[in-house]
Amino acid sequence: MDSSVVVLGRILDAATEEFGHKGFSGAKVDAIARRAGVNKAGLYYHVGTKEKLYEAVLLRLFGQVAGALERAVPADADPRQGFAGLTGALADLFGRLPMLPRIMAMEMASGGATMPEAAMAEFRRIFAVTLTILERGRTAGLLRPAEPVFVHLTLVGTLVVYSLSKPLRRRFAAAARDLGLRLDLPLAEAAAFLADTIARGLSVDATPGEEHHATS
Amino acid sequence: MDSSVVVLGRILDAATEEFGHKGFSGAKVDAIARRAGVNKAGLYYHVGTKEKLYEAVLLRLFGQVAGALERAVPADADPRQGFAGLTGALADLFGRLPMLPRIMAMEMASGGATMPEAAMAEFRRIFAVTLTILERGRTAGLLRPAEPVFVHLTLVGTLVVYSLSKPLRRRFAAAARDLGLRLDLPLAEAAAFLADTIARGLSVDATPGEEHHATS
Amino acid sequence: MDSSVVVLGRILDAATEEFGHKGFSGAKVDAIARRAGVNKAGLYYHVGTKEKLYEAVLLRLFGQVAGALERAVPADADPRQGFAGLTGALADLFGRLPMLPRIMAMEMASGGATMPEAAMAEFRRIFAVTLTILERGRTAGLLRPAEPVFVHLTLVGTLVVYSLSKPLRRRFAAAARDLGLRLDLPLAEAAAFLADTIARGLSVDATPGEEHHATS
Amino acid sequence: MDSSVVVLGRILDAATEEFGHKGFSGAKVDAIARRAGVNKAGLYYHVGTKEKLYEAVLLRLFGQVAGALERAVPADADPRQGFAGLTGALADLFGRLPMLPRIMAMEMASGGATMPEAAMAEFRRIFAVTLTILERGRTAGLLRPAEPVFVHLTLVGTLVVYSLSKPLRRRFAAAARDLGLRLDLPLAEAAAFLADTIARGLSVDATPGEEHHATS
DNA sequence: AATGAATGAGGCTTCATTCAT
DNA sequence: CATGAATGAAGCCTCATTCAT
Repeated sequence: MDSSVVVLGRILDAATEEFGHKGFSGAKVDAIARRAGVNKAGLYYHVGTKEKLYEAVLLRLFGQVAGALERAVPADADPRQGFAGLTGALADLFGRLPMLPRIMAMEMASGGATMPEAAMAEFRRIFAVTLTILERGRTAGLLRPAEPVFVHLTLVGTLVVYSLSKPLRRRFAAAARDLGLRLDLPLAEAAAFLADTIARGLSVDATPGEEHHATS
Repeated sequence: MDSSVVVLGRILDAATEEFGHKGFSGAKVDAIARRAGVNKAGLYYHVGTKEKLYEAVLLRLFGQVAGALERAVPADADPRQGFAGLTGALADLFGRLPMLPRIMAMEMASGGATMPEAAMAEFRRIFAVTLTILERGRTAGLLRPAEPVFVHLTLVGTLVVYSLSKPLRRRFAAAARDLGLRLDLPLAEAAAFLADTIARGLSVDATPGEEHHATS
Repeated sequence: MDSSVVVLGRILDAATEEFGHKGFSGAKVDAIARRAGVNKAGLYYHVGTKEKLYEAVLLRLFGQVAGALERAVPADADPRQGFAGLTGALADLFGRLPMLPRIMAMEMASGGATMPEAAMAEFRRIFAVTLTILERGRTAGLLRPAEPVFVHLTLVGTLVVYSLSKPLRRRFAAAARDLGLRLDLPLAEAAAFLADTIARGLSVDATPGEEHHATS
Repeated sequence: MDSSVVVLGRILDAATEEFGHKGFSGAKVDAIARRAGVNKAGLYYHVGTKEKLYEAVLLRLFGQVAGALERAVPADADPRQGFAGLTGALADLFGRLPMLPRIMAMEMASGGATMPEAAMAEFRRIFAVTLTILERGRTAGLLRPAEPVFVHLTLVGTLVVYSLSKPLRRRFAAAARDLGLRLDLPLAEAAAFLADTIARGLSVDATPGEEHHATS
């Protein structure tokens, strides 16, 4: 006899899969119920409406991200290690939860205007990780001032997009080989390269351009 | 007397708006027709099915992007100017076509697996712009080797995400002020900052980290 | 509490009526649902698509025909009794199921090219009845050789057509009375007359014409 | 410059084909116009509504049948020749106008309740051919009394049904070969066999059954 | 006479949600 | 708790017909 918690877990798993593949409007409650091995009426008994189900999926997902990032970036890391930990943890998450980047992209597309407050709280935990790295880096004189929100979105957005671009890159394959491109750069390597590039780009002693005003 | 092409333009405008706001599944053909000021049957007369309509929207949108980028990055630009031109043009586009980043994010989320070949061709034109900058930069000894696909996705993905994050950033406002953050960094400034950061990060004479293997 | 099978029966009844009166394309799912006293979505829950519904109607109808004919033609009947039993049973069926001859005529008109295999199986059972009569008659030396398929279609086709001609005959009424015709010959009598005529026409000792080559 | 008459002929041809294949409700005005090489609005200019178009098709078709039958059954034919001429002419017509039997079957299925008066007149001409044969045969003492309407429907209905059964017979092919059946009996031979069988069956000196009351 | 472009009405089907058992 | 059976509200699409040119 599956406990209620187990059933709810199966429902969330199924919903994550379905929402990730079809988006909120495209997802069908029938399909979620079938995937979860639950009767449709049972699903409503457990979760309520389609919207509440979606919110539960978001909440669980973002909670997982926040937890993983906090664990991956130790309090005493220097900026380079911090960036690498952060992007590495994201790459790992995207590998283990393939629906995560898809759902993140959808949420971004919809502007997050409808995101429930509970999910926003997880968002703040996630952002705090980047914020801490930047703060410590600047305090230690290692990083030039930069807008944290922007840096954070650069890191996360790039990895989301790169992770999602896999099928597209595959369709590029033929043309790519002619140009000597490696389209199959694994996500983990891309994450490391990104961390490195950003760390260089934000370093105090990087090649100076004209001092840019887009700094805090 | 609205010529057929005018009507089709109105339909594409309306469809772009509706798809951008609701996604493919969430968009309603009725709403598009109403918005375009045409009868629903008339819409089908002009475009065919909902799917073909979506494809036409994608095609027009990506064509606009490709054209704008090609115009914005002159053939003789150095890397720094090239990156700035590219991100600036994107920022400009995202400002004038607010549905563009949304639809790009949705396409990313869906993995682009269903993108029609015609749209892929525009994609290739878009990517070619980044590719050219990197090639020329490397030939001129200004840039260290980097995976072009990844760099391209970093530039585009970051701007898409930042552009879309506007409503979310607004919801962060209260918390942000306490932390001394500027959440309202305009897209154009973010674009310039990004171009600068990437140019620095890819410069030959940037602070060296351990040589990373994720290079071509 | 209407069991599911009862509802399905009501749906099939309603569909038979509607398809019989309007043909497949002319029939409206709305009308069938209304007639059956079920919600339109409920109809889809039970049957699937309009096409599946039509197939189910065909299957039930032809099954009823096959069963009735098999019961009506005993194994030890002589040809004359056999023909009479067969045409009598058909006349009875056409009386009780007025939509049957209409649907048969439609299926004939459409060439049966789209008839599902399950319905074809019932068709074979129906044809087997005629086949058996002819076989036994020939073995017993009572019938001259004849092409069974053709004989079968003569019997069935004639009764279908006669049964359907009722309204037309009615419109002929005025002209007919002037000619001393009985247009209202009941179907059962027509069936008996047909059986008699065919039995005579196929008898071994019937007035010989030139031996015709259209025989097996 | 196609004269109006020529265009109308093309339209009727196209309509015959479309109505014959899809039935009245299933036929699409678009398809008819396209097949006829006429603009849809032009079709309406020439013919009026879909219903009028259908009536025109019926009228032309039945007129052709009436003419052919009258020509095929000379005034001084004996019954056997008369039946053979009639069925032969029908077989010929069904061969040349494949849509004819289909449309006849559909009209039968719909009960002819909606057939326009003009088409009814052609119907009467057609029926008159059978009537004349029977009358002369009885007057000459060659035929036993029989209900003319019924005999007529036997002849016509059987040939319609046999002609239409071709695709069905083809699907029977495999099973048929095992039973030694000839399913491909050409229509002309079937017509001759039918005429022979009916002539025998109605002959005065045919094997007597009990005198049947289903006679005029 | 011909044509491209409408358009109102309606047809088939789906879907989130609820109810009775 | 679980399930099969509803159901109202839409959603996509089609079609006969007309209009302006």
